[in-house]
Amino acid sequence: MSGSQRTVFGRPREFDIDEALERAMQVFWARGYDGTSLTDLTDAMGITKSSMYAAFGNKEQLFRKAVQRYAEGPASYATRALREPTAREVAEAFLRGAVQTTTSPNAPAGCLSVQGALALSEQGRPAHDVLVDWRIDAGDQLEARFRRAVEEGDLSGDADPGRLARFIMTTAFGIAVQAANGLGPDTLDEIVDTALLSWPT
Amino acid sequence: MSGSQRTVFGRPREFDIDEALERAMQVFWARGYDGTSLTDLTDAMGITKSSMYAAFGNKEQLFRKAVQRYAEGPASYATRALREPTAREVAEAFLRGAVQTTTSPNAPAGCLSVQGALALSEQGRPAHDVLVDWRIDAGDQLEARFRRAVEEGDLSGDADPGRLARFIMTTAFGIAVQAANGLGPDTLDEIVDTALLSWPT
DNA sequence: ACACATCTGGACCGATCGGTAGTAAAGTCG
DNA sequence: CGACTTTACTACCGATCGGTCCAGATGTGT
Repeated sequence: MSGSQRTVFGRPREFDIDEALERAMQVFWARGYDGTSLTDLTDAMGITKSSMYAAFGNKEQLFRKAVQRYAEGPASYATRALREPTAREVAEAFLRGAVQTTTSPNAPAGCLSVQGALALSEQGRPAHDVLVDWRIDAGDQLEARFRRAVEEGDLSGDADPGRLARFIMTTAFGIAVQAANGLGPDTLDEIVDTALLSWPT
Repeated sequence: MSGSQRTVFGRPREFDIDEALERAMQVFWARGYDGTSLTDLTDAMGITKSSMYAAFGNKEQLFRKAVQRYAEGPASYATRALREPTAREVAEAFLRGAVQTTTSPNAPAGCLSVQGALALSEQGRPAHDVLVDWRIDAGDQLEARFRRAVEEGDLSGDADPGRLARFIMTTAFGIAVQAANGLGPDTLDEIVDTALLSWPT
């Protein structure tokens, strides 16, 4: 699914487009959209501006691709969690995954979805909108999964799937901020434990 | 404590320094430190760059003063919550206050402390550090208050004040992100209800 | 060998960044 | 009325912003 597109004509690309995107993702993750300059990006990617523009379009499109890569990589715990057998396990897997990803020693602390573009600056509005949509979509998917849990009976009929989903999402966002504050995985896992105490039995 | 310093000599200032700071705070709140340019600021404040520099120093110092004003104004619910009689009431007042401030119709959605400078950009590092310190300090104060609650007996002896404080802070940060996502006060108050279900009895 | 298509590197673009200098204006003092 | 102090406004600073252009390099197909 990644670098399968072959270049037949013309001078071949001299850099690994996948690794370059990985580097760009890390920079956006750490510094946010507004805080990242083209120079930051090309330095990290090890290519020049022209190569970046030829390969990715522009800063905004590069950001979109970085977000997509983030969703399929570091944030893939989210979709994986949805496949857990019960709602309770979904919720726990979701939060544990958030802790793990936001505190990984090999990546920036925190969550790209949160610190990428929370604020609403002038030129960062498209990036902002991308992340808002994604965050909302993640909540919707969680809600749908919990609705299914009610149908399947592993959540009681008087449980509110939307409310539970929003609570889990809120906790995950809070974890992301705390991770950016420097809290470690053990402390954050305690927070997950506490949050799950309120889970309906 | 605010505009009590009187100018005796020289040309009097033609703008209200308090209101100018209020405007600057709102801009930083909405756009974050990196996303706010001097032009954004001076436009909102209705003054020129020179006046801004004469009155506030530079962008970074203006940000610090804006944060201070935010802490004493919109975020004053935090210190007010600490004065509630019981730990449970402290927690609830803290979270309800967060909901109210992050969803106020007269102010940007979300929390300046969170979207002001979550990411770690190059030139935004001082702003970032200011907010990290503040967020950590708020948690520490909450923890100290809960420790007192254990001493006073309104929290059981086996309750962990630090853990509870971190959980409440995490929920508050999550609420801030959700507010920036567009969730309203009613929805967020439901989240507070859910979070407080886990409160030790 | 040749045309062709693509990529690379660096010079360069206008606009904007945060910040400063110099001068005119507007007050309070004697 | 000056002398003095502070502010306001305009013009301007070098640096950097995101983005473009173009000549040269490097591959493919014939």
